[in-house]
Amino acid sequence: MKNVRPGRSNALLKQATQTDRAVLGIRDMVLRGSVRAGKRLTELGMVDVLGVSRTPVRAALQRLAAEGLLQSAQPNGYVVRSFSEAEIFDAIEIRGALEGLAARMAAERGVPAATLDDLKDCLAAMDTLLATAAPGDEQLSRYGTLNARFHGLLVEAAGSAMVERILATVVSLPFAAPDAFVSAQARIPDSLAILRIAQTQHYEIVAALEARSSARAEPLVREHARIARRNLELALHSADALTHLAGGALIRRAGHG
Amino acid sequence: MKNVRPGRSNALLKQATQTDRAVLGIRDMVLRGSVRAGKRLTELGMVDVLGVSRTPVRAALQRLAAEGLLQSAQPNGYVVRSFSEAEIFDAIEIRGALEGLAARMAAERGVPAATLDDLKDCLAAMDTLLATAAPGDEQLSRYGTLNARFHGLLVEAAGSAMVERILATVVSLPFAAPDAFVSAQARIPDSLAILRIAQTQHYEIVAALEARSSARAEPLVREHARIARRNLELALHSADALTHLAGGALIRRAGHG
DNA sequence: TCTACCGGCGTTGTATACAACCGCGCGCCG
DNA sequence: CGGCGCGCGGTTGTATACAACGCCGGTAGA
Repeated sequence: MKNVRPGRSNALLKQATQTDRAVLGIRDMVLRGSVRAGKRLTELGMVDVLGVSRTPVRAALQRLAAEGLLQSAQPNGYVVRSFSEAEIFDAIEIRGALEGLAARMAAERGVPAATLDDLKDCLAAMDTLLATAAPGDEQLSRYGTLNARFHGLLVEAAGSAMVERILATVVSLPFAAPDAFVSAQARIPDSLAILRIAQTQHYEIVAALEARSSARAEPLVREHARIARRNLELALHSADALTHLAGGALIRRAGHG
Repeated sequence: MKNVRPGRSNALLKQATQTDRAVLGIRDMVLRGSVRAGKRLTELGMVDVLGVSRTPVRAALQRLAAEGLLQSAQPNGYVVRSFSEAEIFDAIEIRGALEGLAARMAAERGVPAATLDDLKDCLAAMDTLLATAAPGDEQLSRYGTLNARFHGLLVEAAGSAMVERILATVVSLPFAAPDAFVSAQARIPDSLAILRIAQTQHYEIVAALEARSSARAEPLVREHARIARRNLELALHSADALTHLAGGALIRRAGHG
């Protein structure tokens, strides 16, 4: 079963190395729930599943462990990580703290007019989507993208590579990303009302940035992150929503060990 | 030049793998300044220097890049990262934000009496060291250890593995750790006065935790982190202090490209 | 003389062989 | 019948061979 693609040749997917494929493959397996939380992942096992050799598998496991999806087990090896409700709350709170810091920095340093325009464009586009009475999956997905873009712009506006880097490691966790729950939103009651509240906060945040009011921007952004908390609580009450949430199988409900 | 230790045998240093040695070796080289910031590190080059094969070198480079000491270069390969003054300020601010979050969580959830006792023990031990009129390197080093322990206890008191994890990635950067500047403190003017201010803040923080006053604990801890900012500014004015600072050669002064 | 091609070298990606460790079950001996 | 030891399968750590780029310089042709 020699692999078709030794070396680095054959640009099937441009620049996609075996390591990238292994990372994507394992991450997908974990996030889709085809391997359960707590399950031990061995290098050779992944070799069989992915069809690449141990070397890229090894690199992928290391990267995913650094990302937080996997946890290195006692003597050696990795297990699929699980997340308690409290841990996800904490991750969201951490994101809020860091995005809040970014907002404060941005307000203090002043946001370029071009960036403000971009932010406002985002808001307008989201408004359009929210005007629909009952948005479908398609529209929610587009809203999620716009929301991610809004948060990206916000962080970028801080002008700090450090903040971006740390935030990237936080957001790489499932559930911690700003748009983590949007995909499950269609299965959550009152989802539209929640999104409208979030959008109101978006406007306030942009206004605070424009006014260079760091004292207002920071707590606004922190509080805004807690919308995700509410979404998580609602999603946890709906098995349907959980299955449609990326990595939902990784959530360790209270009482399930 | 076959390596003496193939496989995993021969517990010269217990449990120390070649990969660990490579990580330590490269990190030391970078932090001691024997490779300059911006220099490209090739796998084979490290093989020659470290005397281990490419496999552990590769793993080490990946780990150090995740840690933030190295930066992956455009097509492939790694370069030694450099840090501007502003970036270090940001890193300290980030630590402050996260430690502040930890303090808030700890205050809200309540700190166990045992942990409070540990914190107070730390304070007492630091008081003893600060009572000396002119502490030497030895005493400053012990102070740094105690200070690190204090901050560790604080974070632990939050009871959040997430916060601990993210903070660990921030602190893994040189300069960002709570005790990063203590080693250079002896070469900084007014160092003792600064440490006494820091110690005052330590007391206030513990008092806020004991009173479960999250609203006081968080900003106190944030402000406390900014002591490190002041230390950095002072260290940057002293070439002597810089050379005694781990990773000082990585600091990109304004105007030095 | 300038340009274009070709080949070698340096570098990384990948596969794989081998060594050491760990846990476990089986068999031997008391 | 019970305990101990030994070997074996499973797993990771390490070294290394080979393939595929990319770049640079040299050479040949116009």
